[in-house]
Amino acid sequence: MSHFGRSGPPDIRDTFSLLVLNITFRTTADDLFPLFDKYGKVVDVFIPRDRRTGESRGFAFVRYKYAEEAQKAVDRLDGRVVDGREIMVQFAKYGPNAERIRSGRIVESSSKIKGRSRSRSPRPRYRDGYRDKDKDRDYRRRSRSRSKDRYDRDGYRGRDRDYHPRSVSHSPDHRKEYGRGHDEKRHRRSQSHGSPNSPRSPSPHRAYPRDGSPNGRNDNKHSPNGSPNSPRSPSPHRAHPRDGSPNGRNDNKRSPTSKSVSPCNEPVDS
DNA sequence: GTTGAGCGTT
Repeated sequence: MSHFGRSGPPDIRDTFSLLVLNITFRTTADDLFPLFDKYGKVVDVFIPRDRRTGESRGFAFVRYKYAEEAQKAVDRLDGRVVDGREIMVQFAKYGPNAERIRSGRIVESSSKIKGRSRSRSPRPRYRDGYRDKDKDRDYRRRSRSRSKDRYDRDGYRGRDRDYHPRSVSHSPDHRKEYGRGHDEKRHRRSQSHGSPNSPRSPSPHRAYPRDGSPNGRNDNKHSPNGSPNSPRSPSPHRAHPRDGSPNGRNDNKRSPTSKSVSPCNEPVDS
């Protein structure tokens, strides 16, 4: 009975597919089959897997023979804890048999199902349970489900997806990663508060966006003129001083009193 | 050892 999805769809003439979400990544069709089969005649159970890794994507499709049983399974298995995870069962929206489904409702024998379907809510519990919206949002962005697939599928080379010739021109300190309009406020508050700690780094090993420098903006603040080793703006003409001194000693003799440390001494060079 | 809010294959 582990040939689900192996030989492809058996017959989708009068079958109804249910989408099972939030299942564990280790859950297999064999595990779901008995569970769903208890509530009705399961024709096929299919769990889409990733082509690259071959791992399950976290959701499965259970094909029922009758809509009533399918709806029943949805009502009974939706919110059930499987393998330690709460699964969510609902009618598949897209798919080969999506024609029979209208707005998540079944066209056939909808008289009985209608009442039952409305009885249950899709997912209102997560809102009440978790108040941390930031956390949720963060998790979403991190999801590798479709973001990566999309790129792969579209065939994007990822060359100029983040390339902004105008924006990054003179501001390598851009942190658009968190840029959402509130960054400014948070940043200012943080400074005012005098807290060097950055509470917005969920993952220590992944906190740095893509500057490539572990120090991030701190380094930049410490020595703005220090290292122009930005991968974005190579500035080849600046990297090689015409003096021919890699040490920059000459620079040290002249540069410091250029504009920064010259309040009212001399007009410097104009 | 692994993440997560998402719609499918011979």
